[in-house]
Amino acid sequence: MTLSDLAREAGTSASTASRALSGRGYVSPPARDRLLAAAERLGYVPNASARALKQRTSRVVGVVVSDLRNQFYARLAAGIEQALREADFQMMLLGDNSEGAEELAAARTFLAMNAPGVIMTPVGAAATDLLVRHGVAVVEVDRQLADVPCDAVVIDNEAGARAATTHLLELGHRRIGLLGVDTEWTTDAGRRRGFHAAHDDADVPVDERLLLRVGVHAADAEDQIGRLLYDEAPTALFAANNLLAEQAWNVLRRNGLRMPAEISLVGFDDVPWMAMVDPGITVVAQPTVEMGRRAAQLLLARAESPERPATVEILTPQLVVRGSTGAPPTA
Amino acid sequence: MTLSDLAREAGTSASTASRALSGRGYVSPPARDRLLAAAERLGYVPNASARALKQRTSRVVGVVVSDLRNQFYARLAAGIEQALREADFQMMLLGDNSEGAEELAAARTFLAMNAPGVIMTPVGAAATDLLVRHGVAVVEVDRQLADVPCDAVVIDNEAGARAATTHLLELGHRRIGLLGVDTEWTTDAGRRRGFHAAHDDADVPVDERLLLRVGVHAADAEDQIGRLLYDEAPTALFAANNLLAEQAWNVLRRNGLRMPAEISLVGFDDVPWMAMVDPGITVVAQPTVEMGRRAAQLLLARAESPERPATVEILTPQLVVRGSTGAPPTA
DNA sequence: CTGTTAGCGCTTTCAG
DNA sequence: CTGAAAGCGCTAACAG
Repeated sequence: MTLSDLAREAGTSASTASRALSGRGYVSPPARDRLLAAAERLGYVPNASARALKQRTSRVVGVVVSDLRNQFYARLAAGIEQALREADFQMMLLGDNSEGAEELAAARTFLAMNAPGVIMTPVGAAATDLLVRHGVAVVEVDRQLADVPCDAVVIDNEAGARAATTHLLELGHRRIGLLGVDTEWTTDAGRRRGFHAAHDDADVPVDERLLLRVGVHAADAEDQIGRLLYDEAPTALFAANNLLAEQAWNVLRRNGLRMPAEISLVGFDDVPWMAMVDPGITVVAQPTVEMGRRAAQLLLARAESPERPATVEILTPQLVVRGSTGAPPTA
Repeated sequence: MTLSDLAREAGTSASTASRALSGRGYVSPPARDRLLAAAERLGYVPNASARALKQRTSRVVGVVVSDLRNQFYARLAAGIEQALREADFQMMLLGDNSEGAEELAAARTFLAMNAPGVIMTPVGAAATDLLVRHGVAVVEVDRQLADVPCDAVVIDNEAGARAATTHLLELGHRRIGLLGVDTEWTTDAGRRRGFHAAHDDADVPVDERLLLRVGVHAADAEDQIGRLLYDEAPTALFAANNLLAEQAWNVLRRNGLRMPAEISLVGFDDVPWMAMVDPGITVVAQPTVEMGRRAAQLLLARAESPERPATVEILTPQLVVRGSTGAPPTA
C-alpha cells in the first residue's frame, strides 16, 4: 500500500496523490476527493521513513532524561510529550542514567533519525555540541550545560534556595546542612549559591562542614547523610532535590528524629509524598510538567524560525511551607 | 556526510562501505580498517530513515502508556526503555490518556515508522488489531484486550485481589468497599473476581452496594468515595489501583478517619508514598519495572522468531502488610 | 491543475 | 572480495 497504489486506485499520478494528502500544491476538488476517499477506504498509511529521507527531516523530537523512575523526569517527559503530540510531533525518549557517554549515544541516534530537535536534561556539553554542530536544535531543560548558545527552560534555582534557606534562618536555625549533588550542574550550583546568599543576607556564617555533596549514583547516600547528622549536628537540612529529600527523610525516620521538634527538613522539587507524610515536607516547588511543555514549545518555535535568538525561560519556583520546618530545638 | 562520501574517502565503493559498517558480507581487512577509521574520523552517522526505507523495518519500538505522571506507567516505561536500549533498539513513547482514539492514532504513527513492534497498556482492541493485521508484533502489558492472540505480560490480578481481600476478611471485616475502575479491562475484572472469590472462600456475602466503579477520568472520584463511606459505612476499603488508593487515602484523611482503628485500607500496586505515610498502606505489590523489561524481551524474542507461539507471562504479585489494615472497629 | 523525472541514502543482488 | 545497478516510498521542480 504505497502512494502509487493509492494513485492508481484513484486514477491519478503519485505526485497528485502526494499533493492531495499533504495539502501542498494544487489539486482539483474531484481528484482530491477521490484520493482522500481511497486513502480512507484502503487504510493508507504514509511511510514516514521515505518522507523523512526525502525531506531530510522527520517529525520525531528526541528527548533525553536521566531516569523515568524519578517523578521529576517522568513529569517533565509527560509535559513534553503532551505539547509535542498536540503539534503532531512524536517523542523519542531515551534514558541516559546521568552518564555523558549514554547521552552522547542518544544524540547520535537522534542525528541518525533526522530529528528536527532534541530536548534534554543535559549531563554534559558534548551531546549538545554534536547536535548543534549538525544543525539540530537543542533545548536544555532544568540544567544548562551547553558551550554554545541554545534555548533553555530552567527555574530560578538561586531564588528558590534562598527562599528556603531564609525560611530556616528566620526560624532561628544557625547550623543548616546542605545536601547537594556532586556535579557541576547549574541546578546544584544555583541552589548552593542561594544557600550562601541567604546566609550572607542574614549575616550568618556558613560552616563548610555542613555542606555535603553526594555522588549522583552513590549507593551510600543515606550513610553519608547519617554521618553528617552525627558529626555536625545540624538543626535543619536543606535537600537540593527530591531524591535527596527522600533519602534524608528515611534517615531521619530511621533515627527516630522528630520533625520539626528535633530537626527541620526542606526539600527542592515538590513530589506527592511530601504532602502526604506527617508532618508534610516544606519544599521549593517547581512547575515540572509546565517546564516540559514550554521546552517543547520553544523547540517548535525554533523549528518554525531557525534564526530566532536563543531564549532562556526562567520560571519562578515557590516555597511551600508545611510542617517539617519549625524553630530549632531549645531555641 | 553520506556513505558514498565515506567510501570515496576510503577509496572504495558505497557497497563495500555498507558491508564494512554493517558487518554483513565479505570485506578485506585493509579496506575494512580504512573504512572504520574514516567513519570515526569524519564522525559518520548512518541515516536511519534511508536504512529503514530500504530494509522495510526500523529499530524503533513503539510504546503506548496512558499517562507518564502515574508512577505505574512511568516505571513500566523505564523498564521497557532499559531493556530496549541494551539490545540497541529505541523507544518511541506516546501517551493515550486512556482514550481509544489516541491509542489508534499512536498505532498508525508506529505503522508509518515501520516499527518492528509495539508494546502497550491497551485501552481497546482496535489498535492491536490494526497493528497485527499489518504484521507488526504487539505485546500487551498489564492488561489484555486484544481479539487476536498476542504476547502479553500481566500479573495474576485475581490472586492478588484474593490475597488482599482474604487478609481483610481474616481480620474480621465483613463490609469491604471495592474501589474499581469503570472499564472492561482485565486488570479490573480480575481484581473484582479475586474480591468475590475471597468472599466466597470465607462464605461472606458481598453487598453489591459496596462496589464502586469510578470512571477513568472522573473528576469527582473523591466525592464518590466519600459518598460510599457515608452511605454504606464499610469498615475497610480495597482500592484496585494506586490512583484510587491515593484518592481514598485523601478522603480518609480529610474526614479524619484513623487507620486502622476506624477503617482499613488496602491498595493494589505499591508506590513509594505507601511506605512513607503513617500508617503505611498495606498493598498488593507488583514488579512494575520488571514487567516492562519482560515485555521488551518478549518483543525482541518475537523479532528474532516471528513464528513463535504467543506467550503470556503471568507474574505473581505479593501482599505487603503494613499498618493501614487491622481489625474492624468494635470487633 | 497534472504527470514526468529525478533523486533522498542506504542495502542487496549479481556480475566480475 | 568488490563495484555497478536497481530500488525502497516519497516529494519537489518543472514542463506541460
